[in-house]
Amino acid sequence: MKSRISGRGEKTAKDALRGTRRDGRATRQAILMTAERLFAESGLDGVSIREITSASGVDLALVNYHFKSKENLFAATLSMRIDEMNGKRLALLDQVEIAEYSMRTLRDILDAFTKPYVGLTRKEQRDLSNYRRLVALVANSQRWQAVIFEQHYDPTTKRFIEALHQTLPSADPAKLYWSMSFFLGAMVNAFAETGRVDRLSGGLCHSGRLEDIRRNIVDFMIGGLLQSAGIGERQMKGGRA
Amino acid sequence: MKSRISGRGEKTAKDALRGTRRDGRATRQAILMTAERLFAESGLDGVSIREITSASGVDLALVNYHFKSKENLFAATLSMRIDEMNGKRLALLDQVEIAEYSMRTLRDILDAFTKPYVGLTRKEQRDLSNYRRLVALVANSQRWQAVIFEQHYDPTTKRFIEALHQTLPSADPAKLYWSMSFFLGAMVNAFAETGRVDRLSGGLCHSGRLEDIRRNIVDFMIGGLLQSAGIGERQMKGGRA
DNA sequence: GTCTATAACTGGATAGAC
DNA sequence: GTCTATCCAGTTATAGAC
Repeated sequence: MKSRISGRGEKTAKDALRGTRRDGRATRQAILMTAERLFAESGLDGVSIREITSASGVDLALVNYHFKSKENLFAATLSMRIDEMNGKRLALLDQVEIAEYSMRTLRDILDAFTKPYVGLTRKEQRDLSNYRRLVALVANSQRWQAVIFEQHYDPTTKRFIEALHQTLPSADPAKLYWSMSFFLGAMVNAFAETGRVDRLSGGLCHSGRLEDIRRNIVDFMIGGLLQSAGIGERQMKGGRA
Repeated sequence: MKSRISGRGEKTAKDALRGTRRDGRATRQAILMTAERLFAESGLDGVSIREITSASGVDLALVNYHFKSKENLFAATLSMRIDEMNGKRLALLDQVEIAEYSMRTLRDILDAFTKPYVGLTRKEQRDLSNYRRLVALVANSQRWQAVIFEQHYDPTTKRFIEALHQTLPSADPAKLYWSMSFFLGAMVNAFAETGRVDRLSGGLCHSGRLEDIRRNIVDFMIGGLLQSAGIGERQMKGGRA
């Protein structure tokens, strides 16, 4: 960004790859990865195409060549990830045996939803961190609801709500929708690693301990859901804890 | 934005107020109100100073005169609201009589936190809607955590966590912090009125019914909190429902 | 597919008249 | 306190050479 008149030998990222004929597939990927990271930090409007291309060692013009526009690139970073996520979540959900009023089933359903979001391996956990930040931004704005969420996220989310309803057939559907909605709000925020809980707790809680958070939030959701639906411990199989 | 060369008689907002010598206090306020609305829609980087001034009928140069910079204006819209909010929340919290393991106390504490956020009168409810949207954006990004949340929000939030701890003295503090964190994530998202729950539920739930949401989320939090802390219904005074 | 060059424009900020 | 005029860095996007 600074010196356009840089004496040769300091446009590092770009120089390293200058002239390398890549196959286009690799260029696309390099742009996507860098864009995801920068968008996650500053949002669509907080990042310029120039920042993305210079950070990924790609020529400025190639973003528009591969993605048509900046908005389109933004949507592409998200929908790519979301579609993968949906696949993993639904695969796990399909393995859940639904038993009515079963504590175990509730936990299995919520595990199927949250485990792929955290990442199934250590490497994947790190790899998904920018995606989770990005989702938190998008889930809390109006702007992308229709464009991205409705098409990519809603169908899978509905499948999970149905599964919860099958497990708790006497529950008021409206309460289920609200519970799921609260759960999603809590989840995207908790996994965005804003660092707030670390500060509030004086270091007692770590926003980077993802699997810890996951277990805590599943417990929290189970309690909230049952309370919302007015279902007491005696009605549940498997005990409350 | 469109026609700079507009023939006289169509720069409406600005013309209506042109030349009106205001006392500066009024100008400041006009800028703040418009800025809050536009920032809530599109975030800091999605809005230009020109959009703010032209929408509020104020001269372009006055933003920098009154607020020094755009970032500073953004912080000002938030801190003004947050400080008011803290006052109302703490005033209500001070009236809560803390009784250990009391369902009633838990509900009073959470009411004290959520009621001012929704707004105490109909008018206030509408008036706060842009603020709630803005909070949702900010709470889910890293960028403003240190600048705004640490200074303005954290001290009050800690007071509420203490109150919860006094009500549930046997609860693991870490579980309390996590529960509060999940609750905050759920709350800011739910009150941002993104419309997602309306869509997911096929119109069964309305993200605009704020008092409805408030009661639901307080229930949800109570259930989640008790589940997280491993406190069963028999230990609580006042019953679970 | 990649890169250069540039068009066409918008952005925040400020100096200085009133 | 307000407004005009202006600076100029930075923006997306594309035409056209390679």
